[in-house]
Amino acid sequence: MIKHKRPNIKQVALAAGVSTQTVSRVMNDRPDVSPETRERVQKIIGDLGYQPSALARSLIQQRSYTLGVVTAGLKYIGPARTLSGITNAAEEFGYSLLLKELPRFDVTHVLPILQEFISHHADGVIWAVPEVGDNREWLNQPPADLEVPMVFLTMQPRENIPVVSIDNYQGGRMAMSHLLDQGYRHIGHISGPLDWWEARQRKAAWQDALQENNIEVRESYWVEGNWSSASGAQAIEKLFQQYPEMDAVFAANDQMALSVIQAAYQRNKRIPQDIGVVGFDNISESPFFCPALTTVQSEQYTVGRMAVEEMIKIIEPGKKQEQESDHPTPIMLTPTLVVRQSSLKQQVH
Amino acid sequence: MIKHKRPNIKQVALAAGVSTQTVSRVMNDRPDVSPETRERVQKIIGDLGYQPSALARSLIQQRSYTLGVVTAGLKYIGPARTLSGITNAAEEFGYSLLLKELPRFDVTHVLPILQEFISHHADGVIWAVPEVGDNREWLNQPPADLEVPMVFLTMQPRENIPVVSIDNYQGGRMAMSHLLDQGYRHIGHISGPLDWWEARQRKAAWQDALQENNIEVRESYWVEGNWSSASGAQAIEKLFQQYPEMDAVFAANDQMALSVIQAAYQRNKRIPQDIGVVGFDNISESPFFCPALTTVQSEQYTVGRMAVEEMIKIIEPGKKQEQESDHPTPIMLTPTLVVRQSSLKQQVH
DNA sequence: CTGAAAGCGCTAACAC
DNA sequence: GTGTTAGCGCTTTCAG
Repeated sequence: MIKHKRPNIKQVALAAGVSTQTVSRVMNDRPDVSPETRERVQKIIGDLGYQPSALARSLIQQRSYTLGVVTAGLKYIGPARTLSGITNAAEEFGYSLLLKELPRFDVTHVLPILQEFISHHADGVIWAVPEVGDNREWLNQPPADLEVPMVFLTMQPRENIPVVSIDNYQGGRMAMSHLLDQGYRHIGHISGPLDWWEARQRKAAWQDALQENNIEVRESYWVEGNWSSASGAQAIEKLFQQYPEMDAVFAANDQMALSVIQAAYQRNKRIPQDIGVVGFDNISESPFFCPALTTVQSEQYTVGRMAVEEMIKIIEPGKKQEQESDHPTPIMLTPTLVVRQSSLKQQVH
Repeated sequence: MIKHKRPNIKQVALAAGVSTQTVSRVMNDRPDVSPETRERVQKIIGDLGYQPSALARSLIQQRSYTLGVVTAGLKYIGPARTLSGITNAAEEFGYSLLLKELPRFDVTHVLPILQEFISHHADGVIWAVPEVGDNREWLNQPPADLEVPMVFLTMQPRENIPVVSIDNYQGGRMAMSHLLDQGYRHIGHISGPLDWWEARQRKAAWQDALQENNIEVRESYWVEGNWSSASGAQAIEKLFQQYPEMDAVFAANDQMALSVIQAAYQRNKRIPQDIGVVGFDNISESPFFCPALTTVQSEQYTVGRMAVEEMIKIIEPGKKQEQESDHPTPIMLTPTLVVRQSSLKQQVH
């Protein structure tokens, strides 16, 4: 038996002695086919291994069941976790995914990216790149010819734009409340790069928490990092010099917090007795740092999932209330504080 | 001015007063268009924001410039790094990517996955899921109707199958040579889950290295983990009990090595003096462990890139030697040993 | 219940 | 140089 190339609907129809429409009806489970015909056609379909062309179907239906996803920094675990949530939810809803990874986070030239998705007839686009620098600027003068529904992740909520994000400010407040509860009063901060919206939110939480507790905030009490452990190492050096009374550090992510632990160890400062440490993200290694790291768990996977759910609500009308799409409410997920050894001054004897 | 939906080629042709064919020629930079016509059409194209449909084009050309990518475990940094290499190389070569993430590593039911890609007319499929359990079994009875070129990552090389992988065995040998050079003689091993090909390779390297140095290998000298730090913690507990003379550990990845460091610290064993530690993967945190971790750097990003390059060689004939596609040579990338504090017994005074 | 015709948006092949 | 015709593989519409 000779194997041919992928059969098309015509060949199936020919083999079954019916018209292509009938094959189409069988493929789409339409009721108006007689049982005998249906069975005969189905057998042929099985024998030939017929698989309809999603392309041809998308073309005629003006509906591709495909979503475009724009991401950046996949070599970092955060974006990868989010993407994983997106793939899982998309699978669940029966959508295929077109993936594009930007070479940098602060790409402002978005037209070619959207055009690629549009040219593939994507039903929607999930913009999974966090707000950095002016990479949301283009939303003020959106290219008029872009008729694709979009959902944005991790950005300052705006009118009429569907946004899904972790509540970074709230997460930061949780970290700070915990440190203050534990009796720390001289809390330094290692921020992320401040052109990142998330970094600004986390820093604002640090600052507000101190001020609300009538603790002075000075410029020398914080240093800007760039998310990397290496930058954290430099930052903590500076902080130790600038802020000798410092008895705790809120680091804007776990990688930088790891450097704080290392630096404290090298200077024979005990954690949590001499220096309390709290991170952000809850990377999978943080329970195994020495000591284990207290951190704010951000559900990036869930952010990805919810982005897809929001998208489905928009592009599949008639499922839920349609009035919601008129007033898209930003979704801000509340993080969780995961308390471990690095901040437990109270319980240490 | 009213904004219409995405214009098609017919509308452009009408507006420019030419045939669709001419518009097509302009879009594809064909030479046989007069300069004036070209300019006029191009203006209309710009004004209308015309973007040709990749779908229609794929349908007629029988070529989609789209690759399918199958991955798994994106929440782990390894697969994410590989995917990043794939996205970057695909971008470079002008290919779009359809992404599918498997819910588990050991999925054996591959037909629906391939069919989805085929139905989207993918020009090729990159199988970026590592060999685990019998998830390569289906290659023995490949579904005959799957005419898609494929490239596989991270598996035992086989005849006539294009494979790109890190050389895990060689990496393991490098780790072991280094430990032996440093004078360690009682080297335990925490392996990955042994249904993983990579875990078996790394373990074999451990075993062979010891035997070639006339060091006895006992069952009690190694424990199986599951890649996670938690499993590493359990494993190292066991090893300390089973193998009291142990003076070094080769852990099959950095996460498990981290647990070794933590456990040593808790037992007041000094690293590297009492216990040498070497990991595998070189995750971004490992330079900041206490002490910094010696590890085998595996270029997963490069694996992803090369997979795309191999695929292009296969589906774009006439670029290089075609005879290569007849005898696809497995590509095994040599890892690098990154020496840090955790294994430097010699240099410690 | 089933089939014929038309067309989604594009390009290959051929005419002029 | 440019236009016409045909068709990629499918579904919608309408006829029977």
